[in-house]
Amino acid sequence: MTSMAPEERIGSHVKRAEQALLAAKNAACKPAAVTVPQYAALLWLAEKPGISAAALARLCGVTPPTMNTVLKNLQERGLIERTPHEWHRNVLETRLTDEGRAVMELADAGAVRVERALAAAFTEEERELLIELLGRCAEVLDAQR
Amino acid sequence: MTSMAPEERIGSHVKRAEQALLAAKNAACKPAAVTVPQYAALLWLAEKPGISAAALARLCGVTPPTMNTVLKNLQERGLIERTPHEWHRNVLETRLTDEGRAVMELADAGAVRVERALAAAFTEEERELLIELLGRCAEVLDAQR
DNA sequence: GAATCTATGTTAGAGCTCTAATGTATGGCA
DNA sequence: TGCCATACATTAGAGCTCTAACATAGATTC
Repeated sequence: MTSMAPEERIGSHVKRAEQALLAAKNAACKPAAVTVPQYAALLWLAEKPGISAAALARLCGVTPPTMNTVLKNLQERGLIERTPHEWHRNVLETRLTDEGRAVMELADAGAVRVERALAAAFTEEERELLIELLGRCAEVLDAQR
Repeated sequence: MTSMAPEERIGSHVKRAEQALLAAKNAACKPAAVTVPQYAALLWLAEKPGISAAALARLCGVTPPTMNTVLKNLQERGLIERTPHEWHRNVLETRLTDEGRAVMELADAGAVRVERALAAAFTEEERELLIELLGRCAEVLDAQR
């Protein structure tokens, strides 16, 4: 027998947790009318104003075309603005608008609420252990490729 | 300060592990020329022949329209066949074709290889602990909604 | 100076994902 | 019989995601 039962697959449990996380964050972002990827981009933009789309993509863990899609939607809603870089003409500097910052803060409140509820389910020791084990997952899986 | 550092957010680490998992499984499924969601559907279909699309969606943790999309692509490639149910005319019974089974087995070999490599990174005790902690994540997050 | 490397940005195309809405079929119940 | 609840299937529309390919600009190197 080459196969493996789903419950034995660590991957199933990782996926399940991630799905629940995405659903919870999505609900938390709903009052701000942004998606989770949009919220993630806005959050990083608040911290690093003027960042390039490619660098933002790296921070968010997506590819540049993906970030391009997300930014296009944010720009259409007027939550960000993109202006050519002073020296590197090929680079577009991306910044939050005032409305973008307000929306980000609203979404962040919901997201932090979810994270706090999640953290409350563990002791400090468990929390650190979980993070360590998840880090090892990512490490091993990245090496697999 | 209402915000929270990314490294402190358990969610970031869950997401990162899931991303690495998806990338590794995607690479593992590449020889069989199927996507990870397609592989998941094929795997369940092998275990439950004749299952309805809605039930399959529940097993795979996606919505019926999503499963519809996946099945449509699988059907176009001739990996599955869908026939009307004998009694319940509204239900379509879905089954693997011979080619579908072969493709599933090829993809499964790669997927199991990834899972074994992942499992090898942990002691038996760590593995059980990780699964327990991830289960608690899903539980808490589902309750959040 | 010209070729090359590196980084950014963009487009095209395929596929997955969701919510919302609609249609259809089956079974139970008044 | 007719109404209703449940379940399945599908369509529409929006959005995210990837790979592949191409274009551009700046930096390095010969």
